[in-house]
Amino acid sequence: MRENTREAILSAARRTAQARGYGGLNFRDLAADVGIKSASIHYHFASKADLGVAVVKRYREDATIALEAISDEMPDPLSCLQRYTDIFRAVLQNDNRMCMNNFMSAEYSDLPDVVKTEIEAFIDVNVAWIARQLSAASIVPIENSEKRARAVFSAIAGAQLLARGRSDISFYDSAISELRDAGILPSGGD
Amino acid sequence: MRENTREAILSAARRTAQARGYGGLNFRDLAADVGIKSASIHYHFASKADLGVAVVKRYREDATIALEAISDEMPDPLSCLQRYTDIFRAVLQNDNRMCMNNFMSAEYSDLPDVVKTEIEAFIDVNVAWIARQLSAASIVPIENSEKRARAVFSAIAGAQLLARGRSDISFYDSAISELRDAGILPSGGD
DNA sequence: ACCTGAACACCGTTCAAGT
DNA sequence: ACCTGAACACCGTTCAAGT
Repeated sequence: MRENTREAILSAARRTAQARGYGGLNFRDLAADVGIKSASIHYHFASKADLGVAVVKRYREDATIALEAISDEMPDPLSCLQRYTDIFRAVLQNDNRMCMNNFMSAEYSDLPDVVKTEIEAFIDVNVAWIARQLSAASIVPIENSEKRARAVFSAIAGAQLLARGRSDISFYDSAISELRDAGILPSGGD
Repeated sequence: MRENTREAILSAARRTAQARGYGGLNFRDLAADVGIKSASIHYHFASKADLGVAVVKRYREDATIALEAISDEMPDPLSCLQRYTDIFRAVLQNDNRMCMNNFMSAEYSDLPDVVKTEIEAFIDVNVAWIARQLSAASIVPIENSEKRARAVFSAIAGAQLLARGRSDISFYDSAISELRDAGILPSGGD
């Protein structure tokens, strides 16, 4: 027995979802990755929607843990934000992948409602964490931090999306450095 | 005879591509929209890739003309940029649609090469136009205007993408207003 | 010149059947 | 408990056939 087939499906699906989105997920390739037949996936996930929910939910949980780990380890919120943009960069470098949210926000109208809900929760986690760093760094008063965090998150997401659309990571670097120059992202940190 | 079947296909395809992307385009629905059979589309466009190229090419041409019209009519570059963000907002209001580039940058790895090339040309048109407004407004010295324009374009795109992912246009408004507060977008204009 | 039905290999899904 | 083959309606595509 290979540990846990369900987990193997989940992790293969997650990897695909960050490379080609929800629409890019297909049961036959996924099954081949895991070493079972397409029909067998339905034993673990009744429908593609169920698989999608599980993938995004796990993605959100992992992100939540990872972000908490960063802000726990690093006392300096400016360093935390620096690390944050580095993560988006690393994903691009990993075979031109993206944050799953960039795919799913684009695929919004084709997404099952349950998947939409999970994606919104993922966005909330990110925006809340960014808002905390921004107010901790006294960049923005706390009552404006949520609003600013939304702009920061979407600007980073947009930079990642466009860099992918050009297949050019320097587009990302350049956009992020401009955001810092403009002061929408702090330029401190290590 | 209904004017021009090829044009009817193109415009139906464009509308769909702004709602569901390249992957969301399908010959049977498209044919039904136009009032012919699926196989007949291949007479006008040999393959889906050919259709995709034609759609993006037309989209880029239309955008080029529209942007020139704006900067020709409006002497004030700040007003031009205000109009620019208004266009992205209007697209969102039109049934939660998006700039075609937001879909296609996400779908990048599934796009035929010829479509990728067209999308890159579309991005170039937008970035160049934004750069011109930024330097005309003396917001950025001309040698930095291209770099800044890339950041502006991707930030607007990201705001549109996230607003769609939340199905919440106020997300867009809020992000754009933060970009203005931060000075990455000018706050002047009418 | 323009359109069509029928066929192909591909998708998600279902289900009866295996172990 | 977990997996499978076969079938279904759906996709883009091809092609011989219509007008």
